[in-house]
Amino acid sequence: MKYHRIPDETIRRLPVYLRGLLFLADKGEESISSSYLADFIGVNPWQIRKDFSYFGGFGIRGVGYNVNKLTKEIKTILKLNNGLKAALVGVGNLGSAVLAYPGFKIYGFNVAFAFDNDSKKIGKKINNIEIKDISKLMTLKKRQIKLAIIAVPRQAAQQTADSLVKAGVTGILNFSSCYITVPKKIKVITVDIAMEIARLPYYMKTN
Amino acid sequence: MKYHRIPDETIRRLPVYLRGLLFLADKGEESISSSYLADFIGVNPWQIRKDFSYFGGFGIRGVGYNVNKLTKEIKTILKLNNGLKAALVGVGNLGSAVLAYPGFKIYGFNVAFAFDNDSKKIGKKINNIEIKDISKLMTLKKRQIKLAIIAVPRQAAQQTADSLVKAGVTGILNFSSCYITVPKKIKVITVDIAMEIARLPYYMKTN
DNA sequence: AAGTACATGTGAATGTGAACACAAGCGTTA
DNA sequence: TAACGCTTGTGTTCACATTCACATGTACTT
Repeated sequence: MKYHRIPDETIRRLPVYLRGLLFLADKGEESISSSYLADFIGVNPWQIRKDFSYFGGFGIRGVGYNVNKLTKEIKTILKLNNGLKAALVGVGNLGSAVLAYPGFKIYGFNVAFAFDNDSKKIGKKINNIEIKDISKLMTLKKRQIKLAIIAVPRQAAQQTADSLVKAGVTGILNFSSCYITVPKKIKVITVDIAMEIARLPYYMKTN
Repeated sequence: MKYHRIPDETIRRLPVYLRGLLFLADKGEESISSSYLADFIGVNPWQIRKDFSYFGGFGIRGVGYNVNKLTKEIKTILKLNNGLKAALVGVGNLGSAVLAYPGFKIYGFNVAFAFDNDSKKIGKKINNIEIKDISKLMTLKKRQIKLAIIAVPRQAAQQTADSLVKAGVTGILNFSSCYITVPKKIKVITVDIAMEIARLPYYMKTN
């Protein structure tokens, strides 16, 4: 292995690999080939091998990959090892779904705090998480929470992001349907669940 | 303009442009430059101009783009003009949020049907949509519904997709956390809301 | 111990998209 | 009508990502 910059696309795929590996482990698989994993998650085998080669390669030639070892390696690369806690801001329809969603756990995440500005919601519990007033956002600093999920209405998203940055958050998953500006050090990933559907018709046969 | 294959990345960005344009129109803007739009949505101006140039260009040199005209052009390209109806399968936490989510409307979508296999939910209404038994999925064929949203548990996703394809659906937005196999003619876009968060820690400064 | 089958790892080739720089064209002003 | 400022449209260059082909290495069989 030589020195290589890791392509962003490789990083984007690692969680996909991880997800597949966790499900395969659950099915009882212990050792797999790149082709087997590729079929399972819908990519090409050489893509998988190339991606792993940037990190030196995790398999054994002629044999394959050990599922548990590979899982650990990917978790280490993605820094998912130390039970990360995340805060949710905005407990509307989507926010509530996020709070109740079991899917974050497999990646080692724990949505442990929730905030909203609606006094009717404050104090209530969803999934055993108490909803706190959004004015208490700064408490995240003390608690060393670096990760936040934004699920507020579009108009409030930028302001929420600003507050989160002030509170020391350095990674934001933004479910609001708008672009938000943050300092360069902060990483934002925006997912607009409605927007994804907008490019489906383009690809659909009209017949 | 010469003949060009339209890059997939361009198609992926068109909804982003559209979203920005709709919000700018709402703010009262009538004419904009590529730089102005670019700043608003967080991309580069030349990216926008290049993307539009694949379709022949929609602006006037020295002047800019007419917001309404541009909006219409993009909607036409994406085939979002004729009030598309979509069906939702799986009315759990995420599915309920999808049903109640107002964000689909701006792209011309209408989530008009909902299905679930839980007898407790069947017959209930969310957002004025009655939840029907999943065994009635074939009614989509009569109603000419071509678009579906899957929000069922991972284990049921493939089976649901198979049923939808049988019912004549040709475009699927998959919120389940797994890869699904469909005939080549069918277009699937998968969004795993939990997976997106998994690559955040990699980009976050550890300090 | 040699041969075979199999699967990984990787340099090189190919393909695709982003970035750039500037020509082309519009509108306004003198 | 000429000159100037502004903004689009696009050919070209550059950077990045995918795909390929095969050398490298392992395990198993005879």
